[in-house]
Amino acid sequence: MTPRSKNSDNLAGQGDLTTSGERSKLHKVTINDIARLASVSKKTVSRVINESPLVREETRDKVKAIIKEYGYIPDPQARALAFRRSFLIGMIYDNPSPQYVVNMQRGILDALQDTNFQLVLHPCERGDPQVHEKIERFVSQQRPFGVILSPSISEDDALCAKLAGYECAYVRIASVEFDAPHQNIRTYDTEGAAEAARHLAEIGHTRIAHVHGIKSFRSAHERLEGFRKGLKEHGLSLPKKYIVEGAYNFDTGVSCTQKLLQLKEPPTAIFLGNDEMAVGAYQAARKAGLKIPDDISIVGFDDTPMAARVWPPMTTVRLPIREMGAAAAKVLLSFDGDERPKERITFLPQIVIRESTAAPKRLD
Amino acid sequence: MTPRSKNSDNLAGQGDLTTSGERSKLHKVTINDIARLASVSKKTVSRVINESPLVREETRDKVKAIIKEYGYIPDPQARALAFRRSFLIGMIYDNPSPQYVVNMQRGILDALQDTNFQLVLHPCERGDPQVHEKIERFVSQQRPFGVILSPSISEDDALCAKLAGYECAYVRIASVEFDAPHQNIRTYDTEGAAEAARHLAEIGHTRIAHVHGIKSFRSAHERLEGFRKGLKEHGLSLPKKYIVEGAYNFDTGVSCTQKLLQLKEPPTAIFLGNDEMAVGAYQAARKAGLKIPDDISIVGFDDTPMAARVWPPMTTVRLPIREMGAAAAKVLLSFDGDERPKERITFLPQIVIRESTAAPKRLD
DNA sequence: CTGAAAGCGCTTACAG
DNA sequence: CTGAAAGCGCTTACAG
Repeated sequence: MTPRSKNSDNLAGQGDLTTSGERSKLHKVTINDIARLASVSKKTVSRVINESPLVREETRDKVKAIIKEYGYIPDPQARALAFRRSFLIGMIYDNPSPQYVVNMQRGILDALQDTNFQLVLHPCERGDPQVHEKIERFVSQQRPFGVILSPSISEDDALCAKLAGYECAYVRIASVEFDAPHQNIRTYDTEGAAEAARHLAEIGHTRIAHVHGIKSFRSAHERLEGFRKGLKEHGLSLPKKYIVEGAYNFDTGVSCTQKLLQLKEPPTAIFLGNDEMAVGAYQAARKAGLKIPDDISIVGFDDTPMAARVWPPMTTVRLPIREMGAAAAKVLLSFDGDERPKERITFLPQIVIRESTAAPKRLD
Repeated sequence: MTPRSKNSDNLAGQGDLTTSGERSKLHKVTINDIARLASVSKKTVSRVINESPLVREETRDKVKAIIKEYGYIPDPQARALAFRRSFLIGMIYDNPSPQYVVNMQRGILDALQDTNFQLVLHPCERGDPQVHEKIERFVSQQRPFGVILSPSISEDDALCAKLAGYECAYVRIASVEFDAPHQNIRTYDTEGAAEAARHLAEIGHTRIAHVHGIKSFRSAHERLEGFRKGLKEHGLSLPKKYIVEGAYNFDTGVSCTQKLLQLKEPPTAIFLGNDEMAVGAYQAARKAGLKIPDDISIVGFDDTPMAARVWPPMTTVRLPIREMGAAAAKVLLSFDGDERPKERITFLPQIVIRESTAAPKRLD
């Protein structure tokens, strides 16, 4: 853990500076170089970097020109030390779906493009008795500029209270609103689930079942309630025997579907809480010798890439995960001093009808 | 971008320290606190932190005890500034498969558990004319402790030369050996592909095709050559018409398979360069009204979770991606001063036989 | 084996 | 609007 080189050479910017980017790779130009070259104090350079209004326009332009000429970028570690806050954006997540995770990462990275912020990953497990402790250690040591919480860890109010105690800015991505509007990216899962219900009702199903996700996920409740609401609009209900609890993973998708298919009066359509479980339903249907959608209609939730790749292509509810990640990161970056954006950011899920749903067979 | 609070309170460790972890969340204990409490200089504390042998055992124990008692953890930003090297491990990748990416991240995070290192993501695109520039900016600004390069960006020798110029430690995950043995995690894709060939030959196929990945990926060549080698062992060859170039994604899996199926003498088995493309082959087969494995056998590569979830479950070649990520991170963490591990780390892919392969139909 | 001084590259708090 | 001094929490280089 000791450094690998000791440079006792001269400082950069001693006169051998040519055009930008051409000097030795190991000698970064510093705030002192810029200050000297611009004939101002380093404090003034600092003000320019931090976009303080307290700089004469003329001075600002001169400094900016030199910064640009020498390709100067302030050292993030030094800034972090002085600011007592790093330039890292943490993503804290416990979502078991790789598709979901990668999409969200992509969105956050989209927003971080061309900034000097970096994305650091902090996966966790809600079941772990030390979750909070580990996250607290992470934020208290790294002092990230802010963190983005994705479901279901985003639904943990106690955790968020602790984050606030560390003065750690956060944005929660969730299907319900917890804090001030700007600190939440809302997904309105209820509405997405309702759309799924309407679709199934409209094509003529009446015996409709639902496999919901882990109960500790608020999204599981939202989707269940939304689904119920959508069915109700069409005069349909969701009897208890048609509600089964899964765990948002493939295996429970299989087992819960099997349970439903073994009922005396099995459903003709099943809405599963996410695509992962819905793919499990495909498996179960196949093992039971059932054809999708002829014998059974299946609807998922998320529209992960997998949904379009299974056979037949799956009808599902699309959540714009990547866009949500980008929006969350942008909100975080916009936190400046005590000013916060005021608007509420919401995303409406939309049903994507493909080929896993069709009118039920005539019941004879 | 200005800090959000100004604390002008007392320093921590002034006497109101109770048991560890109980003090104000916002006052981290520093090296000065520990030095004072242990009645040594902060340099001595620094030596203990950095495991310098130049500390008397008695002194070391005393300091360690106090560090533990107060739950002191050195500030990574301050260390980074003084060391001129941060405690971040960068993952640089251009692999298009989410499954692959998440698995590798998991592996790296496994190895980073209980260390004070963080994982920061740096995706890139080899097609981007600024790839090198962006990566150079990343390493020169963040000065990561080290970076892990996954295929195919790991195959870029010019890039690695540049990294070395920045004194940035790196480990490459690749199917061929580039640098000193310890800087490579080798995957022997050749061997995995050969296993796929042997399997197909053994169950009786003779008209066998291969859809390889993007040509600029060394893995594409490795897998093609390995496959050819495996066929040869069984006296079979791979005619030109049975070799098609895909792009490691779903869509090309579909289109390349369609191309093969339209041949006058279509193959009875297809080995695709990764699972993503193999799922595309499933789609193409279905659209052509072909049954897997009755009418056509399909083999993938990677054994991503998806492989077990499609129907029928897919025969594929398993790459221990997570373990590879963990191994790469461990190698990086073990880089200490000029000492480097000497052993070569390799992983052998293994075929996983499921239900997408069967003896070919009798050709009559 | 141990420590006092100087420094890493920035920002804060205070003057003017 | 601008700057000189002190400091963020560590490590290096040098003494002893």
